[in-house]
Amino acid sequence: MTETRDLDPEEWELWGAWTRAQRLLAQELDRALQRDFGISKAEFSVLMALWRAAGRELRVGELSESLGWEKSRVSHQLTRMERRGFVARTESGAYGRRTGTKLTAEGRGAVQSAITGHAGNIRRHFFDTLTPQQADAIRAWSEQTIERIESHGDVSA
Amino acid sequence: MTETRDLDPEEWELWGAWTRAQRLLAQELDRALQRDFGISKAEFSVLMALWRAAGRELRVGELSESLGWEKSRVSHQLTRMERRGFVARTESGAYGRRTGTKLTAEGRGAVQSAITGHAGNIRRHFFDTLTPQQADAIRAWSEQTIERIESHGDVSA
DNA sequence: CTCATGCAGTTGACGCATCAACTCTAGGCT
DNA sequence: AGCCTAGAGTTGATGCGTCAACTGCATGAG
Repeated sequence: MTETRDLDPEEWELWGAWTRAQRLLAQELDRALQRDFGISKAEFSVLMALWRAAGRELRVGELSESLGWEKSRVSHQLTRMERRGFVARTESGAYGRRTGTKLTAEGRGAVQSAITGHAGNIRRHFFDTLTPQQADAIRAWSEQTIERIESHGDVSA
Repeated sequence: MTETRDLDPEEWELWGAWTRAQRLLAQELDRALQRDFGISKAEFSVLMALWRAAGRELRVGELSESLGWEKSRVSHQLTRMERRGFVARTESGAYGRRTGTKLTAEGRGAVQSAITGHAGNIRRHFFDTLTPQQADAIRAWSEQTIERIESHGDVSA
């Protein structure tokens, strides 16, 4: 069943262009975030997730779910961000050793100042460059792909 | 000039879906390469570049150019691959201390066995899931994006 | 009670990726 | 000659990301 035929040069080229474009865009956004606000894309994602939780503490599992990241990745990321002073882990010994995570004042400040700028960058570098047809195609492709891979017994969620 | 307006929830959602889909796909391909052939995507890229050079030794700068990677990244990658026995660095003291890099027999074997399988995975996970319109949109977007970012005084090349 | 099983989270090792600082060589200038 | 600069390549530090192995607690079976 596995189609083992090689790709045409033209297909290799499209594949190469696609992955290169993605990388360039991600890099661009990442660098801007770093330059303008001193935080990384990964940090921004976590800050946003906690920000959206509106003060409520989130557990590693919830963050993992909402970000679509592995728990281990979340844990490592929180460790780094705790070192930087962006988040605090509260060890509520109440009903077990469950740990909640919440933003510190510094974390709140960082996300507040970054969010508008980052959104603007995404708009300029992504949304503003898309024709409606391209946007539709990308939306469709993204949904297909997520559906296909995630439900195919491959990933946690 | 910077458009500082935030994104609509709908836009955030598209953005999130798109980045998530990319990550899932890349992960899927990476894992398959690792599982089936014991090499990583980065290793595959370097092996392919050297393979295409058809036996000729490449210098770090040439690899850097052809892969679109930073020289430092290439250097680190070659160090790891040298450790694994996939490439050999020849220190031609002839006209300076320029170092060429070439595939070892093991490296040749690895790329030969991986290439068809990897191409098949890309076909199944990417090309086979695209409608012609989607393929066109993705091609156009990729080219636009590469052009826009690379020529905008942002990246080496 | 005691052990197995399972779930939440952490940790260590390692590869990937970037940045800044460094070395080595060559070539040009005075 | 002596020096300066530029380019090629390397190195170390650090963050990101995955995997496998681990800890601690809870629950259910014997």
